Amino acid sequence: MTENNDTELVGVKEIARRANVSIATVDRVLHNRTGVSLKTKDKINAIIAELDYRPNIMARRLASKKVLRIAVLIPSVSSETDYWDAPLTGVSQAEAEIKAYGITVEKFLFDQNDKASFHAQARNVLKDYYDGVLLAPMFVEESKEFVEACQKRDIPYIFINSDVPGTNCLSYIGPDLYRSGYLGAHLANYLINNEDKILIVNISQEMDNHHHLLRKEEGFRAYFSENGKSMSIAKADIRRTDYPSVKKELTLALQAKDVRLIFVTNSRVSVVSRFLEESGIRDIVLIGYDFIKENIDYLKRQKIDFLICQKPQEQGYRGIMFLYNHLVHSASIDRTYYMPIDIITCENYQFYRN
Amino acid sequence: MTENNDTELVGVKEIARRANVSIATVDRVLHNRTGVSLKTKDKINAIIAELDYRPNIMARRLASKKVLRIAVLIPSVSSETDYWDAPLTGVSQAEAEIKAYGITVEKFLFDQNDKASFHAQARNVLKDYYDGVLLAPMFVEESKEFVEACQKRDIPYIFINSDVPGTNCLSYIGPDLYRSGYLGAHLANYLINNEDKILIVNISQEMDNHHHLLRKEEGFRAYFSENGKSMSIAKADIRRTDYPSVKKELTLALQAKDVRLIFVTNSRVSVVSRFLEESGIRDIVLIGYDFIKENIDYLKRQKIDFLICQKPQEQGYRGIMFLYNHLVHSASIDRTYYMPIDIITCENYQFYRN
DNA sequence: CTGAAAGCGCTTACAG
DNA sequence: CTGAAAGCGCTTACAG
Repeated sequence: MTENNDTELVGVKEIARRANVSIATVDRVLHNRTGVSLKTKDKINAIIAELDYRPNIMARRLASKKVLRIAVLIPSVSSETDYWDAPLTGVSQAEAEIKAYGITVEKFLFDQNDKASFHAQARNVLKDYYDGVLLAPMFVEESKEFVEACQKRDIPYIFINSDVPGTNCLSYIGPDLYRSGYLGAHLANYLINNEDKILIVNISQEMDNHHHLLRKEEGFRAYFSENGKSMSIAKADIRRTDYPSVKKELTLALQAKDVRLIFVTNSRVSVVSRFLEESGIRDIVLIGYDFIKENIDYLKRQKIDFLICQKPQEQGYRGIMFLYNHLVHSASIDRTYYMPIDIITCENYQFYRN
Repeated sequence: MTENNDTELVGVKEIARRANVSIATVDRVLHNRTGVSLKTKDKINAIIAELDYRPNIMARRLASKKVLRIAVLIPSVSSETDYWDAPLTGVSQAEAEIKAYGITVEKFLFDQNDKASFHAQARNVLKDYYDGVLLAPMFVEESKEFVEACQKRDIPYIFINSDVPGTNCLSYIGPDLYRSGYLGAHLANYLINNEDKILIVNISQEMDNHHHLLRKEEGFRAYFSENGKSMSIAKADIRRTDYPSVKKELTLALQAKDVRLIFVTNSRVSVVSRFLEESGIRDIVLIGYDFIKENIDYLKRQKIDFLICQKPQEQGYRGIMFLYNHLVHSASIDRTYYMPIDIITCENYQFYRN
């Protein structure tokens, strides 16, 4: 047995005694600092390995008065949607849990319809020194630029909500978008017949080729083609998010068609529901995204049939905790951490935790 | 402003200085120990309140070499079902996260088909001293007796999986059983027509009047009556859990009836699915409980249509973390913490986290 | 009822 | 390249 069971008894003191050095030298090796002869270093490392030494985190953080600072770069809650309230809540929750351990979390919120505000806040993060960053890379190019700067400074960063492939992030925490669209189709399939018509609705101001809504749409369509169902699927891309615009576009899209089901690829589903209600249309099944106040109102009254949710609060919470575990406990972190794909109905919504 | 922003600078030393006493006396007041004159105590408490003093948890746990011990009293994994593997995993996960802070978790597993084993393990817990207990009160009377003993010793305890009303537990963490049955009915309602027949199946060895499966059945029935649907609902209580017995009973229950949907009130749904498959019955919709290996196999192949899950792993995780937060951070704990009611299908099961 | 001192297991200057 | 000493903010005997 090389294993040591009296873990509690092994500390820097014991290592120093065995290596015939002072604890300061042990500390230097432990933190990979310079100023230790290779010979001493090797000897100490051997002892550390042999004893399977685990540093006492509490003593470490107590002695080193250093406070670890985490920066959070996510969209602010807007009048349009309070979706980002959930991740923020999760962040704050994690913050409360770990602040006793000397961790500080600072929030930099930007306007998700305004690239410049993202850029400005990213610059603010870089102006100061942070030990880790959690961000929602809403703007792909700008985000890439930002994380490259982080990389240069050796600042670890984690993405939530959507991923940016090709970066060196510590982790991506969020949905598997394709799969969630696929599931949406599967649910749809329960509620309609083969000959029914489907309308996919994308409502978003910003919409480039990498947009994550398109991944959901892909998944949605894939379900039907993979299962040999040749449903008739129409599509409406709506770029203006105000109600009159949406109304106009929807009216157009539904004209002369016999749509039985609408799949809205994001949280704007409540606007669609409002339109259907005001138009007195009652026989269209509605599936959309996200557990937000506006949507729940319609879900309750069964105007929306299903909401697909991806635990935005937990994304924020996990993001901070991953960073904390990485920085404090040197824990290894999953490169991608997919959120569960939750289905919310009027029956279970009261038990849902975002 | 009575608030103090330099929280970091306020410690026992500062309090002692202001009160003109030694830090030992401050410590006595902080921990409500005897041996301090009322006058001194009041003075110190006033200062503590005024400064909004928050003890440094790391220093506290480091100085007090005392290790906090938590006992976990839950069923063991049996050959019949590995359901309890999930809570155990959650417990271990929490344990790993907090062991650096001087918390120890000891597991006492019992056989859920054997009251005597519960009794024996409960006695083992009481023999030693623990600072907190997490238990699944599978046997109501025995559990009541046990927690009364805890109460007498001032040991806080938390229930998971099912509640025991009338006790003084710190918290109940688990499903709202009635609601989950209600949801089961709601899902059922999507998949069948008004004239279709339903069969409720309870499979359990132990089954008294307080049994939690009955709460699910109640909820299930309530949905239909509350929504004015007069479905024909039959019921099969199966007390022997081996396959031949279940097969016999199911054959009987399905005889001469035109059952379109079966609702199994617990994780034994896989046995029912096996029966249906072996009997070549393909047109019966099947809804049941729990994300366990046996069930997932059938779910994947769409032999089971829906599984309702209640995050057993998180129940174990939360249970330990609640106790930890209570013991270490003196955090206030929710008296009941209902788990979300998750719906699992063949599409989203791979993203489900138990 | 109260206080001075040692110590928890580390890190941080500082001195050599 | 290395070590002795002070200190992080508490708790724990021990002495009075």
